[in-house]
Amino acid sequence: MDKKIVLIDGHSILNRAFYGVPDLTNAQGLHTNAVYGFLNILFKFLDEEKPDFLAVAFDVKAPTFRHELYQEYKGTRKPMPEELRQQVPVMKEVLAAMGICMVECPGLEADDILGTLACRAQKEGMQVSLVSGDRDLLQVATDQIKIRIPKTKGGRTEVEDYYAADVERVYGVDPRAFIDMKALMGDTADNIPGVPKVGEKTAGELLRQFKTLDGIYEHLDEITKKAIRESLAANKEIAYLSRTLATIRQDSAFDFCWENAAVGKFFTPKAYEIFQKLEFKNMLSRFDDSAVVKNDQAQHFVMISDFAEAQAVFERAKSAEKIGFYILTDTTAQEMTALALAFSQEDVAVICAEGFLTANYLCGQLAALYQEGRFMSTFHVKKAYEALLSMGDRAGEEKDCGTKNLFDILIAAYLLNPLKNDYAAEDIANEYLGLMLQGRAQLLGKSSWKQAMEEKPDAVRTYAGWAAFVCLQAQAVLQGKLAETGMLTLFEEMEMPLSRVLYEMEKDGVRVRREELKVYGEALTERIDELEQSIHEAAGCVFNINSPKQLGEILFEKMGLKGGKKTKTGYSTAADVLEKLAADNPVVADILEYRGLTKLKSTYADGLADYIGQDERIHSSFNQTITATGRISSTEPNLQNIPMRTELGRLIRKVFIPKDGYLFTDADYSQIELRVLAHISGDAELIEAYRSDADIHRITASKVFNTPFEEVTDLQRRNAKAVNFGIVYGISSFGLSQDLSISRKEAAAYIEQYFETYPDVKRFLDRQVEEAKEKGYVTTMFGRRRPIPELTSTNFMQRSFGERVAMNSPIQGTAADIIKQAMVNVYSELKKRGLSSRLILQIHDELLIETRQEEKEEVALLLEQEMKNAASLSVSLEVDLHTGKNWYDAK
DNA sequence: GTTATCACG
DNA sequence: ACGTACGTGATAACA
Repeated sequence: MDKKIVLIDGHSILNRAFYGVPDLTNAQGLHTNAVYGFLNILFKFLDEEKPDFLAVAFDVKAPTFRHELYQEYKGTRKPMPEELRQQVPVMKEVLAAMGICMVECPGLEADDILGTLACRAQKEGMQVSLVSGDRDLLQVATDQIKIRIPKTKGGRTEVEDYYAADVERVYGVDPRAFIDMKALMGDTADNIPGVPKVGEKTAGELLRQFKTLDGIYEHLDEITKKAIRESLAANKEIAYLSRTLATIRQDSAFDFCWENAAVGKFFTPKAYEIFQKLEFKNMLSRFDDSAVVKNDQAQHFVMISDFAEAQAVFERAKSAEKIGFYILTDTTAQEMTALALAFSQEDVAVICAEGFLTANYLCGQLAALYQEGRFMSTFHVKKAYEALLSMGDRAGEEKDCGTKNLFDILIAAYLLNPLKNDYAAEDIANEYLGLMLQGRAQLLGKSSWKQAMEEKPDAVRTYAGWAAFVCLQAQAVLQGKLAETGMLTLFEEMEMPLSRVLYEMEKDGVRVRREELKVYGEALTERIDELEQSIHEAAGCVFNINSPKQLGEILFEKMGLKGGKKTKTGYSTAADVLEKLAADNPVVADILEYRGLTKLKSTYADGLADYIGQDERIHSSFNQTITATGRISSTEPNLQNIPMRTELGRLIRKVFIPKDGYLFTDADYSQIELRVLAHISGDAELIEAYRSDADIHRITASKVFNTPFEEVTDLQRRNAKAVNFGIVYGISSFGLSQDLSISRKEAAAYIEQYFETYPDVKRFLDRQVEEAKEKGYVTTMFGRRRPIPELTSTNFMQRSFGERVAMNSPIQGTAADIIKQAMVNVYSELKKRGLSSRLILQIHDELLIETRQEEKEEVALLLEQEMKNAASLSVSLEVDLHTGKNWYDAK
């Protein structure tokens, strides 16, 4: 079996990775996307080829890099962006740590190194894979040397492979002629002049006819096209110079020892450390235990499964100034399996629930500490309330300890950077304590907590111990950061109390009529079957209507409807495309109806049914640390997107009902985002418009279109409404034109008119963008921050996105703040008054209360008051409130 | 696991 | 010249 070698064009691949992978930074603000992308490509080839040798070639002096987009148009070289430049040494550090051979040689370009190494390896009888993003290398291809060009296509990397034969097949010339091709064509990016008037096509034809550059000049008089012949004759010297320049040397002289390139152990402890620092979490699973750096402080953890010892721990807790705790919950039984407590750097105990040490006992002890008023810090407090409140203290019972002595490091970390996808305890340790801990994903691999607990209980308990340690140690750091960033009040007064409200909402859930939901679903099925029949008939064949791919082919190919390719994978069959075709094609109307009905069936009728519990209620999760703007989100199931806009969909709301003896009170803010905009922009006209208490869209239409209020047409009002929305989203003429199906020019005119009407709104939006560029973030009225890293992007699209975000986030975020404040106030007021009514849902600008019949009037008053007074703005906050026997009636 | 679509604010 | 509205989550199809 031949030996295999993989050779990598270092800068070329790094460059590809940089432009192909979205911007990534680690906790220290170091850009890591190019290194990440490089490693992904590297691993892909290693996994695929399992080579015996591996080497990466670099130019000694990094050339100025070609921006791919510009290369074709202008052939200019752009200087390497700073974000990429800083990653070059990091890349080399990573490769060194992995023991990967790097080759660089003063005076030699990476191309020449690669060409020479490939040639030498071939002589040794090896199979060579040369990985580069640069097609110049194709001239090196032979039967043993394969050029592999990775391409990022829609997030995935695909590889084009070229042996000599493939080069010939694709380009019509053999690899050697590739050099001549380039000599003729020239390459401005590489400063190869080439022969004037000869482009890709001509060069290809000439070489097919005469094989080589020499051949062309030997038969110059046989060339028919006069202009070409003369240009060739006049530029012979330049042509040969170009050929020299274009030739990749395969005989360079530099020392190279195969042994250095032999593949060894990549996943070393040193590499592990760097990967952790760079936060390449999904790559950490490639390391085995021998590389994982063991943290020797773990010996401080006391593992306890003895009752007396546990008692001693809880005794010590009473004199601790601050307690860090972490609850390990069994995912299946939803019961505590271990409790970790940290009192100081040296005093960390992990208590396992087994034998006499029941979960119940541990919860009770923990609850006692909470009720004593100990200051306690944990990770994900919402999950901890079950235990913390196990001695009572449900709303209306006993005394309320509130959240003033609780600190959730998860919520704190979220406020400090709401853009992350997850906030594992070990990430918080890394970011705020500079501690490198073995991660949860590392520990668990693919297994569940339960499995892991059986297989390696010590490791799992050690994780819990570390987590408690982090809760304790990170608390002060996070609190300091919150104070520094002006978010401590937001954290203490809004987010921590809200965590308790959300816990209660989840625990209470919402009642759903199981049978009615089933009947609703069955009614849908009937109509769906009818539609399916008629669609298949009209199409003339049976296909899966739910498959956009099949549907697109049927509609646009088989039936020949016009409608361009919109997505990278094929035709778009999105509703807005189909709607344009529906008028002329009855089938398309049927498809749209089919789509709507199957959506209702699968997501709502069937989907919700799976979540109805023994208690007849659905207990959704309300997530506090997900959104970039400060909104909460709802999952499993999502109760924030129950249909509303169409009557048929809206009917689903009839299955949401209160428990016996109760009814629903529903209240939603009227245009809270626009009112927020009026307030924070301070625009006198907009504020005045709201004070007049008339239809805001109509007023805007009247002003923008210069029409008396009474004479505003429906169309004008609709347009004005769209502009109002657009403003909140971070207006662009393109977006508005799409929404209103008008020209971009018209849309731009509307926007201009709007800004003339409300000049301070424009000033406000401009200021947000400007400040965001300066500071890197925007803030809400309550001080919540959203960082906007996209604003520094060199990519126009990303930067524009950042600008829209800078305009939208303060508005959406402030509205989110206000309703959160309202929730906290409503909750505590209900509790204070000893009412049995409960807040059970939040839908961004709407609150739903399951109201005891006797409390109907009081709750209505209370809810309206608390919502209106949640914030004091220069315009009033208006609330629409309804009651009903189900959610449909209450809206 | 990613993509397209569509439900909500 | 680039190619878009802001914020979410669930489902089915497909690789």
